[in-house]
Amino acid sequence: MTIDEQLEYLRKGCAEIISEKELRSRLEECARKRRPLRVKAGFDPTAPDLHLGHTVLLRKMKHFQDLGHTAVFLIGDVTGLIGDPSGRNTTRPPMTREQILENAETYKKQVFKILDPDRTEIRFNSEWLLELGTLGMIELCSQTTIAQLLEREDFTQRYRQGKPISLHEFLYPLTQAQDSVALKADVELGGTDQKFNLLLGREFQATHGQPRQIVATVPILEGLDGTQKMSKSLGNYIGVDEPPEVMYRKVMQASDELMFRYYELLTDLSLREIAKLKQGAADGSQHPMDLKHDLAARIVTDFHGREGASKGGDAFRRVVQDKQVPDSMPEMSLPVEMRGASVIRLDKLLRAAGLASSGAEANRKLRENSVSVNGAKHRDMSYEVPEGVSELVLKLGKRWARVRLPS
RNA sequence: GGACGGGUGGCCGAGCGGUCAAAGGCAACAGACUGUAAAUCUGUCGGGCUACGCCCUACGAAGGUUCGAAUCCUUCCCCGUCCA
Repeated sequence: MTIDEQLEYLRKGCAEIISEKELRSRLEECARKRRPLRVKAGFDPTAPDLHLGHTVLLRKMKHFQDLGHTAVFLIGDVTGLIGDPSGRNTTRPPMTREQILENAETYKKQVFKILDPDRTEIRFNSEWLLELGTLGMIELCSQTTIAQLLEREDFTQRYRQGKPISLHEFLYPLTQAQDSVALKADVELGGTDQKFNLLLGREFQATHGQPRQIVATVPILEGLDGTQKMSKSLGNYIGVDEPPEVMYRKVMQASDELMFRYYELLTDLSLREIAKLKQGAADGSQHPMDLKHDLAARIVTDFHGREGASKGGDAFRRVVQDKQVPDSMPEMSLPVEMRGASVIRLDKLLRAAGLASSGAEANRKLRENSVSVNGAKHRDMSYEVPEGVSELVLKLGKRWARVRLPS
């Protein structure tokens, strides 16, 4: 590939590259010296469950790997070792070495669904940050100013609104910048919300006499609600480890608008191809639902292969569109304390089956006429089991459970 | 160290002695509608109890005043602003 083609390839799906000119000359330089670029991205050790939001970044890293460069997957374990107090409502207990390594293993398993293991270096920032010591830490702090840190938008905002900012949050960009120095990163990738931290890395590298890393930001992926960023705690995520049926269904739940966003950030289709699809949906020549099926199939294929995609698609058509009973659902036996009675308390059973978080909730749902038993809506909390029935198939909203009755 | 303001349900935010399981909004869940969605409309939204009623736990924490406290008092913890 020519340098121009490489640039083109790397640019797709990036929000911003600082700067393209530097990236070009760095690519040229590396081609000359036959040295791969070191492309860094940092991850939090406390949340080892990756979702599609993370994969936007990972896909970009993969693109660098495709061109022969090295991905440096940095696990920010120092925060984990301290017991990060951010969030404030609950102080998280410090994680042990073992837990962190365990999380790292989980990461690997998930990350290598996208990244090429042979071109990936996994590192922990405790390697160098713990060695800094107090003097090193103070020295680190002397490299920037409060005014500069306050330039970061979320800090400014919080400061203006009188919301607390703990000191360690100020330290975080510093350590991240120091990571770039320690790793001699050529490129650092991050979400657009990371821009400030990434840029600080450039400055720190410069004061250490290193060439400044190129910063590439990727857009933050919106979650299934279409507005907030995808995150596990908001519940609007699609996890990379989720079973194909679930993944497929979740993609189908995205709004039409969001669908094109996902096309852009989660598939390898070119912008031109995506524009064509959009046009098709607008003029009616393409049904949006078909496009969404196609998207779901593409995404599921990335993580579960073609087989997973067709499995997910079949399940979706059967269960959601045709309202059939899914062929797999959580199963359980009738709880011991409920056996022997001729009448079953549905509210208690729904809770036991995990379809409702409490008896009160189950009861509400019953009254809302949201519960069906063996295909028929039922709104009374007591249920008389008909003759010859050996199992109860419960449905509450999208969720199902099968309860085997003692014979 | 001092002065002042504040801590309410997942979040925001009213309430400032009873009628408060706590207005309103957001989020969430469910139902209708649909293309699966989105939008819209409707219902629900602490927990327990065979229950349209009773009980328990909740308004930073612990005590107290009162027939009665999210609301008043005391102490403590936490956050913010300003002054040192």
